[in-house]
Amino acid sequence: MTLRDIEIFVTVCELKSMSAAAKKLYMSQPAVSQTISQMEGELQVRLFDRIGRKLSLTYPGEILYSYGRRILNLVREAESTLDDVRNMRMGRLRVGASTTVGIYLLPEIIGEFRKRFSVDVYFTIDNTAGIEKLISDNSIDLGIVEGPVHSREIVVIPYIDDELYLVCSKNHRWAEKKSISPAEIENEDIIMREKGSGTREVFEETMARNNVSYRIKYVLTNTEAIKKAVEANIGVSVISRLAVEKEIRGGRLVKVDIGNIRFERKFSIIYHKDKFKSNLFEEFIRHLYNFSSNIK
Amino acid sequence: MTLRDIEIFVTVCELKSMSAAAKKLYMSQPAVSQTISQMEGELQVRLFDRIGRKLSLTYPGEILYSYGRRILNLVREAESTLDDVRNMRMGRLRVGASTTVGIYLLPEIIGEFRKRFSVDVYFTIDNTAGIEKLISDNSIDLGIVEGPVHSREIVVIPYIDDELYLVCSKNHRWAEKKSISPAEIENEDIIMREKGSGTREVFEETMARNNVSYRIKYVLTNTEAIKKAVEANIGVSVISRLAVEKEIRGGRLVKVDIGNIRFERKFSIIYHKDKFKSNLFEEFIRHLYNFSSNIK
DNA sequence: TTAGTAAAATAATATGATATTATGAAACTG
DNA sequence: CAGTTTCATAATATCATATTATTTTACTAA
Repeated sequence: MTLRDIEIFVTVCELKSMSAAAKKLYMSQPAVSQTISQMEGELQVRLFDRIGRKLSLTYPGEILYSYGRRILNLVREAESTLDDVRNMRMGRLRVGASTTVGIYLLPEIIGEFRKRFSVDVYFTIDNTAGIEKLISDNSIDLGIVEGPVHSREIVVIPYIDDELYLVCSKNHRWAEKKSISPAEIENEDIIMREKGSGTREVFEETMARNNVSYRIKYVLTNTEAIKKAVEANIGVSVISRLAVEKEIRGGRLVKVDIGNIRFERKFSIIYHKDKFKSNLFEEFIRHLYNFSSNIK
Repeated sequence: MTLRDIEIFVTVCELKSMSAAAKKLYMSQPAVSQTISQMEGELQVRLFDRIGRKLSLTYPGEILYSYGRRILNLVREAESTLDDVRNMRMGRLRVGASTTVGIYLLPEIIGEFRKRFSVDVYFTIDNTAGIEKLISDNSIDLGIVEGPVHSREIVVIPYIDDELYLVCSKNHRWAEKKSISPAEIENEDIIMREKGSGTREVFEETMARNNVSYRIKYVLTNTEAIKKAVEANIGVSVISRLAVEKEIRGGRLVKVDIGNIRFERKFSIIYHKDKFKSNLFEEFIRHLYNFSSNIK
């Protein structure tokens, strides 16, 4: 019993005529006859009583008619749902990101995206290595990470140039000057993320490259907590611009230049090289670039 | 998209491998590959991500998998239900009968039949012409009637020989004698069914054939009511043995012979000549004959 | 790194189910 | 009773769906 068989049978049921069904299905009448009698042979039940030249459904015929309609409806529903997916009227996108992007950028990006497409977006925050692994086993479709990616099977494309800002409280003595020499930082209490975080890695690497010594006095694993501590003038910190732009504009934190030292890093978009790029996927990448051009 | 496509796709989903699916379905691996890529072409969506040499379902793939399983389950359910019908584990039989048979015989017959098969039996009571029409337009599968059938397309097979008994109350003066001469009936008050009823037809025809005159004093359309009236000695009546055997055995009514006049008729089983005789249908006819041999 | 193996894709071909046309039988219509 | 309609049957054609053979790619183990 094929779907075609069912379609033919249901049409015959509804028109109570094989010839009419053949006409409606744009096929010859014997093809319909053959299909029906073949079904009767396979199922070993009589589907129609041929009384006179009228067809009337037998009891098993009625049963099959009712199932047949349900089956065809399900098939049509499946096809139209897939069509919706294809046309991005529905869909699913699984995105992963490292901490800074995940907390300070992606929620807004996804919010905007969902205003345009009513799709489900799943969203994971992990460190770069974790996101990389999720990409490798296809647990997420796309990631935005800060660190270097090692797997040769992952495509990495540059996304946003990020910069870490040295920030202090508006009550700090640097708040007025807005610029210091690298030497001035040496005796300052620095509040910093834990070892292994992307932010700390960039900070330490840049300081080392510029031969500046420093003293980390407080370690906090949460950027928001660091910002509060800096605001309270417990120390100064180096934080991604994405995390502190609002506070700087609001005057609660002050950005301070350290000679011409800049803490720079790049965010990258990553995905698996063999990943099929659905319409929704491509649309999301376009959306990411549109969004980034607003914040640069 | 055919059922075969869906079956192959679902198998691949479950085994996460085309080769394994091919093996399970006893077919070659390229056939599976081809089916999947053809489905992807038709539906215009990617169903699997081929990452490395592992397959993982895309979002539309997951949607189709869930629909696919439902569709296959429904098809299997339909097939197994039809199989139940074929093996008479379920079914439907629509029976019609004229009044006497319908009221005094069929309920018990159907009751016995349903003890053997758990099938639905629909049951219509009408006069012979009505039952004949229901057979003609296939509204019922089988009928049991008393009168002659006219349509050439209806098969009539003899069923039971019925006899009408002249009965009186146990308090009637005939109750002792149990036999009268035809002449004695002429001045007796007779209670009888209405004109057009099979019982009355047989009664009048038999009386006329034997040149016996009679006087119908009361007309009741309900045989039960007639029996009560006879019991109350309001008059005597002529009633099918099927309707009065219990009362005669119980002594509440007395059967009286009228010389050697007998009121005889035949019940017939009728069905449409083009009717497909399902197992259940044949079984019911056998059941009818088994049953009748118990009451003869 | 390199054989060896395994999985999926591709190409060419074979098979068989599912159509078609042609025709016949039965039954309803005027 | 002729004409028409409907379904069934037979012979044939077509096309979808399989198969075998082969290539490509990726994983595994020496």
